[in-house]
Amino acid sequence: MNISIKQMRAFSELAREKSFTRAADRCHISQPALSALIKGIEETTGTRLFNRNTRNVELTPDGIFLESMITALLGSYDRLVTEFQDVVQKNRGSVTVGALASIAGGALPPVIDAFQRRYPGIELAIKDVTSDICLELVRSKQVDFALTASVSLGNDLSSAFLASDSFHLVCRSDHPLSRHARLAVSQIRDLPIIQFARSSSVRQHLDAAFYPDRLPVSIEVNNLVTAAGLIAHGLGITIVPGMTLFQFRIPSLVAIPITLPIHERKICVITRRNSTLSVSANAFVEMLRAHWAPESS
Amino acid sequence: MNISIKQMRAFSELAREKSFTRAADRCHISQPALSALIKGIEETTGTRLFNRNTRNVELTPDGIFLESMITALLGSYDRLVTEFQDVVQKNRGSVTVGALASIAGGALPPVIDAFQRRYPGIELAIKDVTSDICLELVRSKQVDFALTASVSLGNDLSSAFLASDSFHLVCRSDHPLSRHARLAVSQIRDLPIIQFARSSSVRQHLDAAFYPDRLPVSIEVNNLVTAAGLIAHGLGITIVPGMTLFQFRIPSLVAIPITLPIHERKICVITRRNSTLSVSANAFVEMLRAHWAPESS
DNA sequence: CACACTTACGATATTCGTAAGGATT
DNA sequence: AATCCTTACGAATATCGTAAGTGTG
Repeated sequence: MNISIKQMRAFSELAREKSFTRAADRCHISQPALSALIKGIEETTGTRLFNRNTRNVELTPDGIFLESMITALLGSYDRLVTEFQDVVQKNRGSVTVGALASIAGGALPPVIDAFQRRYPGIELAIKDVTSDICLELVRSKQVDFALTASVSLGNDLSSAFLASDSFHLVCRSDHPLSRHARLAVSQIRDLPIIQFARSSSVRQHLDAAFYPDRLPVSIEVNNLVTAAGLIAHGLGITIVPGMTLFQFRIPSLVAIPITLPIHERKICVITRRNSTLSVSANAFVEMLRAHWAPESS
Repeated sequence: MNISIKQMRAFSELAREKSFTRAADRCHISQPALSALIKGIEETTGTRLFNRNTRNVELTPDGIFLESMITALLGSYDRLVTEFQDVVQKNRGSVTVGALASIAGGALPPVIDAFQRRYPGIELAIKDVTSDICLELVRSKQVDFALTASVSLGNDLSSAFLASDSFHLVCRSDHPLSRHARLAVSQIRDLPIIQFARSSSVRQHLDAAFYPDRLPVSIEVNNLVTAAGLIAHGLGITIVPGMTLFQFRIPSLVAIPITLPIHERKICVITRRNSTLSVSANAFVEMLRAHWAPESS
């Protein structure tokens, strides 16, 4: 026994309208076509479902039984279709993003704000964790994708470039270099700077960017905010990627972009290889691109 | 957006098997046909649902979302089909019958017994009520059909003959007539008998059967069992339809069929005109015919 | 006689399977 | 090189709408 959705729709409309003509109109088919659909159900089930003559159409007892079930099923079907349509049209859904804390706290909030305004029905979750955990979250499907600085990754993952994150010198506004609008490598290569722990993502990219040179170290700290405090008290300067500058938003400090020929920090979208983003997640990435691409060109 | 049952089945099997070839086998279609079904869903939804290459097939995030809903819907669909098949095959269902008490208590129980053995899944309810209430129950669809003696009924109902119910004389075994195997009208026309209230179905048919004669009355009672008690104590005889004889099953009593040229009581199935019995109810009527037709020929 | 459902039939659309093509491991 | 999915294409099937037929009130 096999009943199609179309047959069920025809059955349901006929049960409601008690008229082949009106039911056919509601189904947007000709009246004989509807007649054939009903006949089809009656033949596959082997049961008469409507008592009908020229003047009257009504369900048989068995038809009544079937009608209750078909009505429920069509309800479920319509709900399925509309819910999935909502997902496709981005009226509903959820996105979970893994991101380095330096990204999650700085460049991401404006995008999140725009995304939530544009797609208020999509739930958003941000997991602000370290780079290696980001990768693990992607692998285990706990996040749709991750935002990290480019790192080496196994071939089960793939990365797509999103934006360049250029280095900036941070100093107090009374520092001699503060009057420059832009700095070259030669101007800062020999300045002792406040450095970060070797395990930190910023330090690793900084070392790579200036390689084979090694920047002189004045003080080594763990957190960016600590460096900000030291600088504000006139105890040094530092060099950090632009996306971390939100941690240095103190009136007495200035940030000056540094021109580097290569080796800028690259922010990437990390996904599983041979995988596809959900429409919701894809919308988020597209919005990231729209926000960040102009700034980093 | 429109997804057919067949497409959903294909989707579900592919999600389970993660192989177009195996899923096609399970759907009993060729592998390219299944490919087309999947392509069809992806095109109508506008979303890629499976990431696939030569070596691997797996759901996309959106596909996973759809899969959960489709699995549930197919479950409902299969349940609908099997449940209705059960009804058609008489493994499930319910029958509610209205019947005169004289029928419900006498001739019906053996049929009920056979019916419940033959169709143990079908629930059975008997409403033993008077004739006029029987008709009302049919009209209001509270019963599938009714079993009554033939009565005049409006043209919203129709009746179908089931069995004849011949009259019997009931007397004590020491009564002079008890030695006869069969009686003619002439032998009993003048005997005073225990009669029943004019409102009772038995009395009405009795009067009709002997019309234009009027049987002499010895005592008038309301219930058959009362008559039985009177007769057992040697206080008279009575004439009743055969189907009520179960109320006279007392060792000292005998029942002797009376030959009447016409006007036997006719037991009928009463249904709504232009209506159809459910498969369950129809099975019950068929069983009634099988049990009663031989006896009344 | 009028109205409503059914049947008949030709046209259109869809679906299917076979065979060839393409891609990945 | 083998395996698996996709594309191409002709055939079978299903569906649809128009028009004629049938029956009931």
